[in-house]
Amino acid sequence: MSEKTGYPKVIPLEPEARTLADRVCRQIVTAIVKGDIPPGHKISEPELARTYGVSRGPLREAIRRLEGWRLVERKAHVGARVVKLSAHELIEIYRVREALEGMASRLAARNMTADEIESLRQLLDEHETSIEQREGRSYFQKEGDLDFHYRIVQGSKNAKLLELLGDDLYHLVRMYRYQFSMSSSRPNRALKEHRQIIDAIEARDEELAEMLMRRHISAARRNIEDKLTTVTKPEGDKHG
Amino acid sequence: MSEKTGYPKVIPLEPEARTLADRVCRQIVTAIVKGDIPPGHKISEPELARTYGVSRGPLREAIRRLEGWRLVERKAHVGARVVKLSAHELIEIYRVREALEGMASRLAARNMTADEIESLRQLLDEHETSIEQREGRSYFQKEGDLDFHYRIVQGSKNAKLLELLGDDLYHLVRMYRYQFSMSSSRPNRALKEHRQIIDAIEARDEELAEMLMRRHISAARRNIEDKLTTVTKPEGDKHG
DNA sequence: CCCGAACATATTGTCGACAATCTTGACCAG
DNA sequence: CTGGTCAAGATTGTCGACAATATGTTCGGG
Repeated sequence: MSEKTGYPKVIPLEPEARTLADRVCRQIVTAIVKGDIPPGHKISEPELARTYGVSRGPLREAIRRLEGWRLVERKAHVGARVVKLSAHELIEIYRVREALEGMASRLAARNMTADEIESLRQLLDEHETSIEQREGRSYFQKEGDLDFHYRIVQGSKNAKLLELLGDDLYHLVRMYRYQFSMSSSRPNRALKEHRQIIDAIEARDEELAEMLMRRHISAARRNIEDKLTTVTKPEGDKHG
Repeated sequence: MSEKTGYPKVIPLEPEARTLADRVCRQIVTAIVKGDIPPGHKISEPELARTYGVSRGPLREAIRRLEGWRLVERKAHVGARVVKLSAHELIEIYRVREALEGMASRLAARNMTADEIESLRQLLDEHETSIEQREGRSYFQKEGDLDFHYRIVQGSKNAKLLELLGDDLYHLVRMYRYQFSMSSSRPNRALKEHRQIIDAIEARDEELAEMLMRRHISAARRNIEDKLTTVTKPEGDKHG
């Protein structure tokens, strides 16, 4: 047995940086999520290859991976375009999140360790401080919320849930938040709901944990529905 | 020479057959699901390329897509291996199915059309005939059950649900059923539960539709848990 | 003036070859 | 005899070039 136990936890934060395709893939993901490559934009393979200084081979592999993550849509002999989230698709994503994270919360109530619960409580305390100071507002609104949800999914100890949410859904949610500059309209209320959820998890109340998480995400979905329906013109066509 | 005006619109049943990578991808999927390529088997790029008569380029694209569907696992500079479903992972998949298809059933109760419901009832009648005659047993056990579930998901009118279940989960479920030759131990009971679900959907009872679907999948999961725990190790290693 | 078809261009799909990396086996030291 | 080190082989990652296809334009006919 190769006992390297003397080393500290050498698990890299970025688990994949071994090959060019992995690196350029992550760069493109960041560019898409942050909006540097706008939705619906045509992705030109030679242009991207020249931009990132790689050949078309690794770049095609990266694009293929992004296609698997539903960040780009590709048609044969036509090319790839960055996905353009419609209001309808965003609502669909939140329905899926309601189902998946509800189950994650239920499983977290069963499998989350006391240490993880304590750590998550500390994270919520930091969020509260950020909200009070109004300094880390963007952090909480853009990333902190997903940090909480991600930890819940980790606490479920279900690798499949983590895969589906982390790879297929959270990228899209982050992209949406960056581009629309939209977040939970009332961070205080979201924080309160987060505390209720972690309370239910600590009490090992599976039913309550799932119900609270579903209500939490359902409320966010309804909030988005209201904002988008007022934006998009529910009745009559306006001039031009 | 490009005179095809006389031809009718030939829309292939399989929406993707335009490129070599798509075709070889589907071939490999079938080979993996049916067990021609056993789980854990090393996938050699030159060998597969020679087998299917294509170059390594399209084959790598196909493998990358299979990786996105979680059918193969690849490590840099090491190669790709067919996923080997452990009992634990299979249970995880059924937890995810419980959450996702529960939501699908709820949405189907809201969005499924009367025609779709009627068509699904006919499908269940065919299943009943198959069970009675014991002729199409393998069909029902291997594919018919997923046909029902797939139609429910279609009836939800939620494209994201269809993507996640169709691309990421059903392939694995089918692979598991082929390899273990395992299916619902009691088709009659499964059919009865299917009828209860479609009844709830027709009655537009969202709560009941979700609950019945979750119980249906949860029962299947428990059935698998029993079989696998007896197969693997009754006492097992339970070091905390 | 409008419509259809052919053509030119650009992009994607595909192929073969080269380089970097991992595995495996042998060889030598202790 | 066992363990580690090094080299050979094979496999994967990467690159450039060629071919097939879709798009946009232009020309000719009605």
